[in-house]
Amino acid sequence: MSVAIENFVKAIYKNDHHETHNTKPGNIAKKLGISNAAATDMAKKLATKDLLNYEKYQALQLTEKGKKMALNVIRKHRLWEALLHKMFDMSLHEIHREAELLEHETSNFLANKISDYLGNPKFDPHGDPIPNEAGEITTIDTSIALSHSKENKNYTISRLMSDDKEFFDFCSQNGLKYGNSIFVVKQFATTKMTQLLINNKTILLNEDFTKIIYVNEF
Amino acid sequence: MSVAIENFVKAIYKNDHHETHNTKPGNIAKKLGISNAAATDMAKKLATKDLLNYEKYQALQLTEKGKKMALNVIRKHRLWEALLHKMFDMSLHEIHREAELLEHETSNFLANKISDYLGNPKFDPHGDPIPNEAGEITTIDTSIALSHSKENKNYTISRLMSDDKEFFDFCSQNGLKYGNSIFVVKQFATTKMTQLLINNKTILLNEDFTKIIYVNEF
DNA sequence: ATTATTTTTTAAGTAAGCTTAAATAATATT
DNA sequence: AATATTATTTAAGCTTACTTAAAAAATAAT
Ligand SMILES: [Mn+2]
Ligand SMILES: [Mn+2]
Ligand SMILES: [Mn+2]
Ligand SMILES: [Mn+2]
Repeated sequence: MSVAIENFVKAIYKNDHHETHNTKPGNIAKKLGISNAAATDMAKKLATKDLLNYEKYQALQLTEKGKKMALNVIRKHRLWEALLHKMFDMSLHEIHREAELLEHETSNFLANKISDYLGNPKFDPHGDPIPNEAGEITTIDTSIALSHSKENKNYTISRLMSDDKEFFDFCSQNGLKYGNSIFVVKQFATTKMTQLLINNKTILLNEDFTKIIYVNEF
Repeated sequence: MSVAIENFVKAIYKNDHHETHNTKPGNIAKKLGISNAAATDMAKKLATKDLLNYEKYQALQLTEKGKKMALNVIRKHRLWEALLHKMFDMSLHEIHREAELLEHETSNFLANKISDYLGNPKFDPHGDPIPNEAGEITTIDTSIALSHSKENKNYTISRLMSDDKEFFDFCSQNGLKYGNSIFVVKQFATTKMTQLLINNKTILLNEDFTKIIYVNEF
């Protein structure tokens, strides 16, 4: 399947699994940087390939086949991120940028080699789960957004859900890294800010960031 | 530039550097598995992009810009081969197959990371020279085809110039590997066969193979 | 409920990278 | 040198993945 198709099913899958379900063509179009018309066209085409169900004016729904394709691409993306991070010490932003291209030109054979080499990891350096060869995510996600964390508690950072360079740069400069532990000092009710301690340093985050930083109770 | 363009300039470059100069559209078409008409079209298009000089019925000639592009793709190809061979112990055929795709989706940034990681190697696992970042091949090739080697002499294998799975499988099964040393026992004048010793085992190769195995005097 | 706004769909068109078929030029054969 | 063969080019057409503009439907606002 083409790069365009792989990116399309991937965008639907991610939209369905993270944001508030509204997987209309225009929604996907915005994410992919294409016109609404192009997205509608593509949706119709993918329906004939049994990758999704399309009904005029309704939300797009991936078939099992479509989900499998999406998860296979996501697997490759995250395996590349893990490999590049480990081997070349590339940043969270750099690995994403490269993986975005490599994911489409990677055989299942190579993906498995990478996975084996890394010890079949279940998470990538952003904390995103890595689907297995069968396209299944076997881990259960118990993490919550930092914005919903409780005061005076210890947490472990479990996920940095973004693809924004500035966010990642900020995180790496402030020790906000997958696996690191933090202590939540205060939740500011009116400003929605969160004060936390990390490596004995106090930092204050606003909701833009605390909504995309996920944590687990320690 | 697109995958089609990168493969086109690469094919011209390789043709000019290995076979008997005859870089006509049909020649390239055959290598890329496209029609002659498509090759002519592409040649005209690349001329407008200043990647090659095109004159009706004449051989195609890469410009400096075209050569540079070809060498940049070749650099990425061979760096990937070196990396995959080292990390995952993939065969000479497997690394080529994967590199053929990855070469087009690799940033210069990543290529340099790979090169650094490997210690900036000058040769890939086939013995093919790896161009540097500036697109230069700095090594001098003193090797000769095994078909032209002398009897009763020791040689080191310096290059396996092929992309054929059967050839590579044969090589790996018989210790014919980049860097290994061999002893040429006899050149058969009439049959063009070469008898050699490798790890105390005698093997007899015909010209199909001795023309693509390159060696250096020991 | 009617009107205004937004989104989706349809229609028409474009560029890249191919194809096959026919015309033309180059090369090889006799 | 004339002819046959082969290669190259031109022409016309196809598919993919997009675009913009207009029509139609859904949604939001009054
Ligand atoms: Mn990513
Ligand atoms: Mn990730
Ligand atoms: Mn190769
Ligand atoms: Mn090689």
